[in-house]
Amino acid sequence: MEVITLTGVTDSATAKGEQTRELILSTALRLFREQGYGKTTMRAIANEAGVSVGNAYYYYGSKDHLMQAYYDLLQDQHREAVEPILATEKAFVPRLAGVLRTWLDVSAPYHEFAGTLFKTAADPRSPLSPFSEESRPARDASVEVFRRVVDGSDLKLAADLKAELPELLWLLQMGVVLFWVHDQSEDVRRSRALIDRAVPLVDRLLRLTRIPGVRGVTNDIVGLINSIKP
Amino acid sequence: MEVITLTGVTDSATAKGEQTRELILSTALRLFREQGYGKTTMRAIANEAGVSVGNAYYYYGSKDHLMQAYYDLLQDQHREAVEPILATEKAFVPRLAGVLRTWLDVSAPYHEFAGTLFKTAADPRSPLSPFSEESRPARDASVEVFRRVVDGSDLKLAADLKAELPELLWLLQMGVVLFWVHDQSEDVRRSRALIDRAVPLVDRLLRLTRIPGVRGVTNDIVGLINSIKP
DNA sequence: CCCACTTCTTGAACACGTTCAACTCTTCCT
DNA sequence: AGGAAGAGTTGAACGTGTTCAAGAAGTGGG
Repeated sequence: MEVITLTGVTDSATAKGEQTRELILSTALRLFREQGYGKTTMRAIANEAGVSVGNAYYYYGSKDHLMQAYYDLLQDQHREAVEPILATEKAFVPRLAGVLRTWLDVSAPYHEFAGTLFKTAADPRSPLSPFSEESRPARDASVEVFRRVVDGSDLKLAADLKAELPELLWLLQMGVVLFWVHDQSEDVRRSRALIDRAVPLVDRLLRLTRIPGVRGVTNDIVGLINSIKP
Repeated sequence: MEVITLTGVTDSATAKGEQTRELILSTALRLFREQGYGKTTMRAIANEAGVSVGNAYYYYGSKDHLMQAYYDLLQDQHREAVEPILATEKAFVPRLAGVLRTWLDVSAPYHEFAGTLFKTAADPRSPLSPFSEESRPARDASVEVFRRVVDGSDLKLAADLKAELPELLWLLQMGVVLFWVHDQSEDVRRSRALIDRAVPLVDRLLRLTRIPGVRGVTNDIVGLINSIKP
């Protein structure tokens, strides 16, 4: 069956296979949440969903792919949760800090899970790698959030730097995530402290780029980043 | 048997268990080199070494521990290979570039292997994580190399920054490694280009810290890095 | 309605990392 | 020498992610 809707996309909601697909995914996500990624077996997922193990593999090439889906969900939630901040706050520092803190908030329930996620993401061969081609849509969407952070703020910067900044802020977020994954403090207090200190620092650094002597180096840095991008 | 030598260290060369330990390790490293980490099974290692699977686990808690040993070996080789540069070159830029390039050279045969290594290292629970307590000796030794890069050079810097710099350069190396792992260009040309461009940039950045307005921010950055360290 | 064809589903089988109770070998005290 | 305690060694067994040949269910043309 191949139901084509007006949007040109296969109507996945009604096709039987897609129902199974979603059943498997939702069951997997629930089990991941309830007992962690490591302790959730493919057999348990299949069992709980009332299908066979092989069927799960028919729709999801591996356990990692199920995690991938989980990750996408997180990102969606972050984008949603960040809306109020982007809509109301106009100053750069609270805008950026808010977006980063929101990421911590959204991800809080999955801190234990994050280790595994991160481990998988670090493998350059994994589709979850933030630098992989497969995760480009997710990454673009994430960078887009930071573009809005920059564009909607009172930040005054040279145009070329301003154009590059969202990607740099995305890298900053990767750094925060890296720290967060290793953060064992209660309520990830240290990660919050990191954000509180780092964001004003970023702000001051950006203001420094107006100093003539600094400008040249800044341009070189932007150039370097661009050269290593694709 | 507990043979105590004059150095106060157990004489591991003669004790029977230690012979087995080394046999297993050397066999594992050879197989890793010959056919990659993923395709080398614990059964194959045990088989090739002429021992049982359980015996391998008696000495090495997991397959990862064998990789850990492999990684330590790499670091030793790097430290050794870097000696001539540290001994002859006095200017900061070629010193740093040389040390980083040497890392690429030493690691070149293991580029395929590096993905797995990196994946494991990224897991915060892994003893291979560069931030873990178990890898502190290896990390300290690595930072020490960069301390020598700084101390033996003509670099003129404020004392507090100079004290912190080796650790920052270690972070730079982590960045290079991250890029290198994902680098699919021939002869990892892009990684070399990154070093060639990044090192002079670091040099210029360090010189900038002499400008009064920049100094304050630099101090804050150093303070931030220190605050997130332990 | 029947037949080919695709899509979907099954569960046994595989290979792997890891564990463990049982066994053998070594050391060393009496 | 005897023998107990420890060190070293074994391989079958377990649980895991993943594969695959076989079959079931749905689809569409004649």
